[in-house]
Amino acid sequence: MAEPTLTISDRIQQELDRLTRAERQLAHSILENYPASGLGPLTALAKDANVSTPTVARMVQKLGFKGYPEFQNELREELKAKAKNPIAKHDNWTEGAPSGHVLNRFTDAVIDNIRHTLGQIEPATFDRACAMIADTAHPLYIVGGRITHVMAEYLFLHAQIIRPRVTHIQSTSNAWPHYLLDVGEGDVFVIFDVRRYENNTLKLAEMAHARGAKIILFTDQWRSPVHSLADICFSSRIVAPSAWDSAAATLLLVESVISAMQDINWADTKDRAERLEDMFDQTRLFRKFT
Amino acid sequence: MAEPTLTISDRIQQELDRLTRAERQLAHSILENYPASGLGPLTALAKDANVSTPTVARMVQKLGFKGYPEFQNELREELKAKAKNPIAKHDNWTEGAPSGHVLNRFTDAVIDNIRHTLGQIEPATFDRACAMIADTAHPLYIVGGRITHVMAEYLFLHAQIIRPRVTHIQSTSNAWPHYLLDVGEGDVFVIFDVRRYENNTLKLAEMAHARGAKIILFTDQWRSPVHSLADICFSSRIVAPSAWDSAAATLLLVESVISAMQDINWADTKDRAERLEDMFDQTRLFRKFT
DNA sequence: AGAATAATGTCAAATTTATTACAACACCGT
DNA sequence: ACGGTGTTGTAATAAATTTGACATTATTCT
Repeated sequence: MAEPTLTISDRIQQELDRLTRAERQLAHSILENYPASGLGPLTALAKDANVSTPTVARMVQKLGFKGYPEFQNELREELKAKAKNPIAKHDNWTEGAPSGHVLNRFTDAVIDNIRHTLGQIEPATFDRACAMIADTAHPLYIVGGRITHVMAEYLFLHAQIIRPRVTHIQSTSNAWPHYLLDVGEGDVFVIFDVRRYENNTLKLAEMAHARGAKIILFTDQWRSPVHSLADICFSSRIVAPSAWDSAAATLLLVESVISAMQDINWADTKDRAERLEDMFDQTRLFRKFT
Repeated sequence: MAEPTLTISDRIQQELDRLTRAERQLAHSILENYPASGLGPLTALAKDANVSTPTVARMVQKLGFKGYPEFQNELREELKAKAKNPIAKHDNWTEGAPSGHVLNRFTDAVIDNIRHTLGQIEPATFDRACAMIADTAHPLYIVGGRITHVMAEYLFLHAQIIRPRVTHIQSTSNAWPHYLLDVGEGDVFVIFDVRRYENNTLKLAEMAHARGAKIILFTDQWRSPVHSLADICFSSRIVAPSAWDSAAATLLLVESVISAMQDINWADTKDRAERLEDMFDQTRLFRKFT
């Protein structure tokens, strides 16, 4: 490596394992907005990280500094050095890797996808879609295909907590026709269909449409044939430097929908989430958080 | 956006004429390496600029601050803000939506998560992990929990195409102990465990570890307890403006791994993918792409 | 040139900030 | 369950930094 001087950020990450609980908490707080937070008074940093002041003092000593002032000094030196370097910009996402490294190439592509995807969305349309998905007056069906069923499931897992009457259907399963028996006017379908578009998904969409269901489609930039049946269609960019596509932009959309849904149904959600917590506590599936 | 918030640097330059000789001297010293020098103790700054300490105190008051600490505070805020805007300030991701709209808030958070996550990864470690995952000499097990099983499945679906001997285990299923029967020295486990950490996942990891398996862990910034057993640990940031977490950064990592894997096993992958295509064609699941 | 005014520095007081010592607590192994 | 080890927070102490008062020096105007 070029630099003989490890940056403080590096050193913290390197020591992360050797640090204790409170110290790690502090370390994260420092890295959170680095280096600004480390340049304030020790007291403020401690409060910010919810640890006591001696914890801060101890940790900087553990990192090899004589005291907090010396630690700050080095932070400032780093900052000076960085300001001097004209090239040290954010060309690379992960430092120390050639810009041609998979991580950098992939991240570039994903950020680009996100930008394009978001740029094409009308906020009003998005809001309308969220309202439809959150509307408990109608049952909600979530449909995914061979790969996209993981997105569907992700949405399903969260939607299930937020509202009742949610069903996850896999168009690749041969059981899906059964689900359609109960579908009626005004039911809402969220359908994921990304290339390669699946015949089953299209068939399913057609049948749902014929029964008067509303369709919200998540697809890619080339748009699945389902889009002609859909009331609302979101197309995400999925290009990646890989033989496969990236679902990152789609996931971002899905998560935003979840967040919006939750805001709409907050009263209910809170209650349902709490009840769920209780049930999980009883099954002892999860560790107690300390 | 909101205010034409003048940076301190701007304000100093603006006031430069109204300043006295010693103050100007000081001002230049501050701008010399901005903002580092302003973040040190007043005494040091004064000595650096060859002025007395009260000169510094007086000037910051002239600039409209109550005192030196307040001045420093604003410098730090500036720094924070700067760090947040890595990509030329992309104020709004989706046009026409208020910057407080879910989509914008969420996207900001996700981009931020990605940046933090990538910043913590050593390229060498990443490469090592990919090599392990791609190594067909050992079977590969992929494990996920209640929510994270969708990430596991996503990886599984692609890994399955790229290499043989891949198994997807859900730690929440009660069938997982059966899978461990065949596990032996050197087998590779990819484990997803994000808060809330699951006891079953930990148990599973312990048993796999005891049998000499290598563990690659995908977790969050607070790190699942599994990390003490893991050979390699990736922690992604998952904070989101929502009651739930964001898996976007994790997905990005997973997709990068898939891409890297594919590069390593390209000869094999190509062949397998083609055979898979054939099989899909025969089942007529997909539409022909035109 | 000399007085008046502004600017600057010295020094000490006051405040804030960092450090140390110690006690309470949690965790681990027996 | 119990004692030991290690971790964390509280409180007191020590150090530093900042600020204000005042004396000195420079600058300006008549």
